[in-house]
Amino acid sequence: MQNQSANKTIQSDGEQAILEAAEILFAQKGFDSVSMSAIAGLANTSKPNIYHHFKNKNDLYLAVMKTAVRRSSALLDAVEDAPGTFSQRLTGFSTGQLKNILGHKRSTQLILRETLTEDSQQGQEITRLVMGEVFSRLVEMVHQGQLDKEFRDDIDPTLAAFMIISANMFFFQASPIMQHIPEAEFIDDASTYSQGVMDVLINGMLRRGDS
Amino acid sequence: MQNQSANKTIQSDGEQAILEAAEILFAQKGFDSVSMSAIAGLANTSKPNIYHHFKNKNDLYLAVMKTAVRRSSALLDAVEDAPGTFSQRLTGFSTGQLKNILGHKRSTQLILRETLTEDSQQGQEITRLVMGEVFSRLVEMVHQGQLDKEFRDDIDPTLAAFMIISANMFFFQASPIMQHIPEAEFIDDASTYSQGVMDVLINGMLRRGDS
DNA sequence: ATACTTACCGACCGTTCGGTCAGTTCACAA
DNA sequence: TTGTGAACTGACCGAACGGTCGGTAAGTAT
Repeated sequence: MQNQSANKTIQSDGEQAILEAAEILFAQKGFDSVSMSAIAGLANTSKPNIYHHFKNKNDLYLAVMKTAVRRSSALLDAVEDAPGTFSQRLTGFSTGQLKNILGHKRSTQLILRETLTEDSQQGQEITRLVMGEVFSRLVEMVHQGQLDKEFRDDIDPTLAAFMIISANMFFFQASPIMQHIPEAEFIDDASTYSQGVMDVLINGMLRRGDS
Repeated sequence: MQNQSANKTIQSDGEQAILEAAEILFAQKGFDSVSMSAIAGLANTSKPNIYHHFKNKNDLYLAVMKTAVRRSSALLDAVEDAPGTFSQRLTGFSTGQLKNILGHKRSTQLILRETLTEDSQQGQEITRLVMGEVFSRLVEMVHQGQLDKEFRDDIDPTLAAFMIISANMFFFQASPIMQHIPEAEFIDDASTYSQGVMDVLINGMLRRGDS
C-alpha cells in the first residue's frame, strides 16, 4: 500500500488499469450500481488488489473523479487568449468546450451525474470546482466584451455564460434521446450545433448598430 | 395481488404511500441505491407488502416513472394557446415550463436521471416521450413565428426550441452547485432568470427592423 | 357461520455486496 | 543468497440485498 487516500502522483500499470476500468463503469452506471468485483474483472485483476491500491470503494471513486477533473481542465487553457472580436473568441471558446466535452464523454458523464445526487459532499465540491473554472473564464470574457462596447450592457454576464454552458452540457446529455427524435438533425453534428447556438446567442447579445 | 405490471388505474391508500416514498427515494439516490426495505420504512409498511402491490423492484420503478410523466405532461396544456406575439407566447411557454419543472422537482430529477443511464430501455423511452412532447410544441411555435415573419428565417426551429429547453433543464440541474458560486445571483430567482434568458434568445431570433 | 379476497407482516432464503486475511510471487538491494 | 517490500490472489466474513413463504386481520358476499 503505497499512495492512498487519493493523493496520487505516480501510478503503476495495474493501478492505471483499475482507474480506467472504474471510470468506464462508474460513468456508465453510477457509484452504487458498480461492484468492486466488476471493476476487478474489467481491469483484469483481483478484488483484493484494488484494495491494495485504494483504501475503499469511495476512495477509488474520488481518485477517478480527480483524474477526470484534471483532464477536463487541462484542455481549457489552449483556447483562452485567441485574437479577434469577443464574438469570435466566445464562439471559439464554446465550440472548444463542446469538443472537449465530447472528447471526454466518460469524465463529463461522471461529473454531470454528481449534479443529480444530493449527498456525496466531496463529489459536489469537485463538480463546483471544475464548473466554476469554465464559468469564471466565460463571465470575464463576456464582461470584457461589454466594456469594449461590443455587447449590450443590459445583460447579466453570468447569465450569458450560464446559457452557453447549459447549451453545451445539455447537448451532451440529451444526445442519446434526441437521436430518436427525427426533427432534430443538428444533434448529429456538434460543430453545426455550436455554430447555430452561438449565432443566436451572440446575435442576441450584440449592440445594435455594430457589424 | 390486484393490479400489477404497472397498468395502474386506481390505487389504495397504502399503494399511494408506497409510490410516494419510492418517488422520493429514487429521485434522491437513483434506482440501485435505494433498497426495498428503505422504501417500506418510509412508506410505513413492510417489504412483503410492496411485493403484494408490485411484482418487483423494476415494476415499482416504472410505476413511479409513469405517474411522474403523467403529472408533468398534464400541466403543459394550460400555456399553449395564449394570445400575443410569438415572442410573448414563447416567453410564456418557457417560464411556464420552468415553473412546472421547479414545482415537480422529484419528477424532473427522476426523468433527468434517466438521460444519464444507457441501459433501462423502458426508462429512456418514457423520457423521450415526455421530452418529445414539450419539444414538438416549442418547435411548432417557433416555426409559426417564422411564417409570421416575426423570427429570422435562417435559424433552425428545432435548435431554437432545444436551446430554450436546455436553459430550463440545466438551470434546474445546476442550481445546487451554482448556489455556491457567488457571482451567479440569478440562480435564486427563477422568473428573473427566465426573463433574462428569453430576452437574449428572442433578441437573437428576431428579424431586424421589427419592434 | 362460512368462504373468499385483499392488505398486510415476521421470518427466512439464496445471492451478492464491500471488505479482510493469510499467503504467494517477484523485483531488487545488500 | 538472503531479505524486504510491493503487487497480487483464493478463500472467506458479516451484512445487506431482492425476493418468497406461511400466516394473520379485516371486510364482504352468500
